[in-house]
Amino acid sequence: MDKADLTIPGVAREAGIGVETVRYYERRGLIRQPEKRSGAYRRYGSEHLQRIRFVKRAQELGFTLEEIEALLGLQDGANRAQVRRVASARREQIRAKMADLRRIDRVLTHLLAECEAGKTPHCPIIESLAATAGAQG
Amino acid sequence: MDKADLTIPGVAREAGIGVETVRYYERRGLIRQPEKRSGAYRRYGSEHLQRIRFVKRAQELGFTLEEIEALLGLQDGANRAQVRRVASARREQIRAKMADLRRIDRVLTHLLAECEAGKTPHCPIIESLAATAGAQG
DNA sequence: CTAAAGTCCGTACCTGGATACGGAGTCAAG
DNA sequence: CTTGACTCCGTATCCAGGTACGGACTTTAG
Repeated sequence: MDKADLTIPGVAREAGIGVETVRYYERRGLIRQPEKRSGAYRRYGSEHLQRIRFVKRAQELGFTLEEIEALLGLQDGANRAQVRRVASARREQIRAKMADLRRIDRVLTHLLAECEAGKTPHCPIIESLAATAGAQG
Repeated sequence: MDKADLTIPGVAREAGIGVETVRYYERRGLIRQPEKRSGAYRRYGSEHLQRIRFVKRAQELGFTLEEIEALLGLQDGANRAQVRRVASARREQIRAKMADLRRIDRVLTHLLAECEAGKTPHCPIIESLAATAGAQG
């Protein structure tokens, strides 16, 4: 692990994100501005790389950058209850979204099956979208 | 059904969307500009209302406005196969998203349970995000 | 006829997470 | 010491689907 002293394209490549994204995270306060050791250019150490990877992994778990900012502030691990609150709130969002998608999936699947069966004079998918409320039920 | 001849706030209210949204749909070509019967103001008939409701219902099924534009063009029902293509493509997107969310839910649930069990010295959620690839296996 | 209320249109702004641009400044090689 | 590549920063743009603004115009009530 001698990854210290990376330039911005270096740390971006190692982290698997874009140069502009690194700068964006700095602006958002997700990562600290690195000291500019050899003059006017940023020099990143492995701690910066770790931090960017933290952000990336958290994103993969569906956390927003705002939540990630909070999680980064809880990194010391002193407040596990608070970490759990953030995580379980996120999980609730995810479950709500899933329930939404499941409902949609069921409807689409039903309509597609009906349409393919071809037993109706008109396309059931279109019919369902064009449905005139009131004349139907 | 005497809903013909609505003003823009009228049709917006009937459809359950905002006035600005009606205008937005017009700009996007989702609904036709209504004739301006009594002068310079828009006058909507029930066909407009139907069309806006079509858009709304399609949105509730997860279709994008672009897809809805396509579906509106298929409203005659003459090309059911094409309607099915649009619908099943959308369903695939929805399923992919669901699979994604399920994975995330599983991970979060696992981490939350571990964290609550309190058997680890450090918070497993934070640990998992801060994980140094390479030292972990 | 006048005043108030309603509607017109173009354009700007919003969310979230980047991504692109472009002129100025800087660094490394020769 | 120059050249060319690199990086700086602020700002603009993108995606989708709206939402808001504001000055001008139109309609309606009295």
